[in-house]
Amino acid sequence: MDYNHKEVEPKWRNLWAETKLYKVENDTSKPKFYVLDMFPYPSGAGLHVGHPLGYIASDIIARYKKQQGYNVLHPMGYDAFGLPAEQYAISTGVHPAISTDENIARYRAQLDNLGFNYDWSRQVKTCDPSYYKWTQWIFLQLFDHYYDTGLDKAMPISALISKFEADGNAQIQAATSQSEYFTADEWNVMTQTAKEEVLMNYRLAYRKVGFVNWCEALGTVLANDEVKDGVSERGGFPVERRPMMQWSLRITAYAERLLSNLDKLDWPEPLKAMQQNWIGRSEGAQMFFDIDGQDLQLEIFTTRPDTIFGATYMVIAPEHDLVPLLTTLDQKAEIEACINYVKNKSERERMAEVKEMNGAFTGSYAINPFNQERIPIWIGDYVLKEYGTGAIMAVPSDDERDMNFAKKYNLPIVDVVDKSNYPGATLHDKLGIIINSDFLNGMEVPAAIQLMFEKMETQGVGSKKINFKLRDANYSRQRYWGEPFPILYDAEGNVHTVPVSELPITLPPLDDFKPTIDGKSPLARLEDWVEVDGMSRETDTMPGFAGSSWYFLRYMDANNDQAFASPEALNYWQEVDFYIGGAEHAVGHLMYSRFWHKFLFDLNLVPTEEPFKKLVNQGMIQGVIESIYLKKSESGDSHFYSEDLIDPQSIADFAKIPVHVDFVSKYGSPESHLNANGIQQFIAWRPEFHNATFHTKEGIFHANDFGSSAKLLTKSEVGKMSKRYFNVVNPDDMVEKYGADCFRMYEMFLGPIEQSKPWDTKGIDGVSKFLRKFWNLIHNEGTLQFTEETPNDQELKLLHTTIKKVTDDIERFSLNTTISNFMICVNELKRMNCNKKAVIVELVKLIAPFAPFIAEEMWLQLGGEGSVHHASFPKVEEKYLIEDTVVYPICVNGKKRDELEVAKDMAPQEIEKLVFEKASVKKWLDQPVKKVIVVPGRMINLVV
RNA sequence: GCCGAAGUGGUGGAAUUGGUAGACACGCUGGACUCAAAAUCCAGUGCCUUCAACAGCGUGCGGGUUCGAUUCCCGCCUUCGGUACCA
Repeated sequence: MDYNHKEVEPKWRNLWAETKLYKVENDTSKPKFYVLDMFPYPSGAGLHVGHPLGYIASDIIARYKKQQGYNVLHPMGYDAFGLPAEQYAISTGVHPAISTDENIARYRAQLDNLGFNYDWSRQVKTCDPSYYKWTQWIFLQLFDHYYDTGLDKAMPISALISKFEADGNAQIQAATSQSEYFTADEWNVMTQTAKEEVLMNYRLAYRKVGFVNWCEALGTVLANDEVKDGVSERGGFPVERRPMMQWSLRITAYAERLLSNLDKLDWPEPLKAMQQNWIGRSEGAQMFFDIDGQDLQLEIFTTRPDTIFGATYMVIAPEHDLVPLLTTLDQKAEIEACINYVKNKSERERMAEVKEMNGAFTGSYAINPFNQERIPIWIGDYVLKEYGTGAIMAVPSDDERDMNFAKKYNLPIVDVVDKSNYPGATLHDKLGIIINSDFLNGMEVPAAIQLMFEKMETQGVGSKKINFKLRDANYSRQRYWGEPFPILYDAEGNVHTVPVSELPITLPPLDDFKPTIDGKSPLARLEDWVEVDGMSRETDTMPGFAGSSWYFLRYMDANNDQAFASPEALNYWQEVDFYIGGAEHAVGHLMYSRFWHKFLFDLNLVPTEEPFKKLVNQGMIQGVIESIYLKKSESGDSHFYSEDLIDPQSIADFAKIPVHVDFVSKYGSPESHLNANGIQQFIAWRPEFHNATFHTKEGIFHANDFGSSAKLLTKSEVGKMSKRYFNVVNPDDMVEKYGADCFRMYEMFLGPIEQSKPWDTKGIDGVSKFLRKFWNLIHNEGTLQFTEETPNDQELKLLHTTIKKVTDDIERFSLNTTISNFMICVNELKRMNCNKKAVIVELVKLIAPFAPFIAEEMWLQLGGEGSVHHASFPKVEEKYLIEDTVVYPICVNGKKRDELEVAKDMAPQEIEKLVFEKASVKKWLDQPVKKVIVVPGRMINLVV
């Protein structure tokens, strides 16, 4: 009988659960190690084969560290609030709490199947009131603090109020959106409402106007993800950007620290680079331009004040506050048309369409403070309200986008930088000699920038400023399935916080998850819930990142009801030592978590400034995404077109609607298509398209008369495996067929953990064979067979070479090559006919982190004490590895021609002599030898 | 558009610091065992010319540095991730 995973795996799974093998205690004398996975969103499609890639890797690391004697914290939980559960509720009526629990149960079963060593007593679920109580609590702390830029930390709002009462705000150093100064007297006579308004400009959690994707036809705010090609993904209706009062988090206060602390982190450099660029620190000038004929000033930010004489026009964002004031009667129609057009485009589209920028002249002029010339003020879609001041001076000669805009609208271009002395310098390089620029003429760019800073200050028209691309985080969602805010509004609209003693504010039950007619959150339907003692509750909920920004702290003390975690637990576990997750979280989750952690650090609530010491990005297991083309239409009629009918020119007129890969014939290939059967499945699945027409090469059909030979060609792409693309492959069948050990090792064997690759099961037989061979080292025809003989030198050398390679490879996180090493070792032992217990028992300990089930079974059979997962990891003994000869490759002009085996310590001169005696070398010697290079221990190269 | 990554045989991948390109697997071909099949075992397998090679070519494309480049530099192409309300 061969190895039977169907017997062995369930047996150990149950035993491990019974004996609580993976329970972790906080209080211990051992050194700690915290291994963390990014917790999953429990999607309705279940765990897919991409999830375990990271989980298996972290499980291996956790088990490896345990065997090395660490007390390892390795928890798991669920990021359970989110949009998909709510969408599911809207379409099926199933309450998100129910569908989420079902999904979690399924995830749990799937995770258990894979034999992970999680301590489930520490499970975290972000939608659980006992958890989100603390999410709400942290929000209240953010609300009650401001950022003191002098002390460089968060301070209580009460301290700020005392300062206002004593001195006003002129001396306050703080991260603020406040630009007006007031004295103590002025403050003291302000109404409560006015005071609250001022404080709002300082709080780390504050309210301001933000923009949302509004879909009039659906009567709801859409996530960016629900908008495809400028129309709603559901139904293809127009979407516009609409201002709405929103909660925000002042992450920008932490920009400098988020940037500089990156140095301390053992993170992949590319990821740090992404965060760096996302924060986008730039030094430049804040300048004020007077407006011709009006008592107004336009504030701009530029990194190139030296090019001001090339500023032939100004551009402000179409949403800029000054637009109505600057627009003259003549230009009103044009400006409105432009604003209307821009409203329908997302920010990303606006940034992407560099060649199709849109703008309009406001009719007003700004005055260049250095030569008093009038500069026309335009609005333009390439300037974003949220970045900088939402206004720029455009220098078409020195900026690509300004140049394109100027060309499109025939605006003048004046060269101000002569780069002829700097061949190869691009527009982005701050190099060259200033020309056409009055007092700056002849200066080098960096010197001119310095001079401009001085001039601006003396003339009082501007000053040096550090600007960040990073923007404050929008924290409001007009949705049901999220954390409610612990916030009430009185009749005047003043904000009141709910006392901590009343937390959590639980999410009330609800049957109708659709938004209200005016686009408010579904919670606004619950009048009884909203009205409290003459005040009304905030009906928006918190965004997905709220719960995921601190969950790793909760695992340290998951069941505490007095604090988010006890100081003792926090002090013991400190920070996450090893964090693994997808690179898609590079600037979202990882930035927000760092921000929250720093805030909690400022409040002395956590012991470290950074949450994640070491981070590894696992790649993505990709799937095939199949979609069909829907012609965009205002009328709401749906016309689908076969891919072969669409010419590339008109591709922008179509929206791609993803279809379930199961409906598609020949999916993943260029011939992928929907046939009549596939169309039926599609309509059953997306009934809103039951009246759609389908345009194919074979003719135009409706769903019910789709031609039997007709094909609606689909678009096949490689991409994310995700419920939203309906292309999820589950691990369950694989685990059932091959066992968890095999599945685990196969996913690791696929390639480097960081690399993305499409899912493919072709090679799994190789791993399956390997496990059988490994088992059969001590089994023969189903009976246990091993000897107690002492291993010989050759066997010990093989064993210790393997220990060394495996240890090295785990340390540098190269798990695919670790498995190659196991294969080589087992092949070799088989060749040697070695079934000596002393060798194999070491190998069992070595492989235990990778294949925990088979290792445990073999450990038992070989007479091991307790669990192999508590056995110490083998240590290499160098004395078995000593080699006395070296094989050198002999290369001629860098190409290998022969080999030479010599004693390890032979001198290079002697080696050289031997090389020239080789017959294979001699035939190259009819040409003169220019040089002989001997790299000791490495190689020999002859240059002829 | 912008930021980041990847590209090596028929396939997944290896080559850790500039030093033998293709480890380990999958697949394929041939053979052994078998009435037969599966399983297992043995041999071969980058391409090309070839009786055969120790000949030539070969790490996305085009250049460069070097005795030597998958690895470093410059310029492209393609694909993937992110792009601030998917998670």
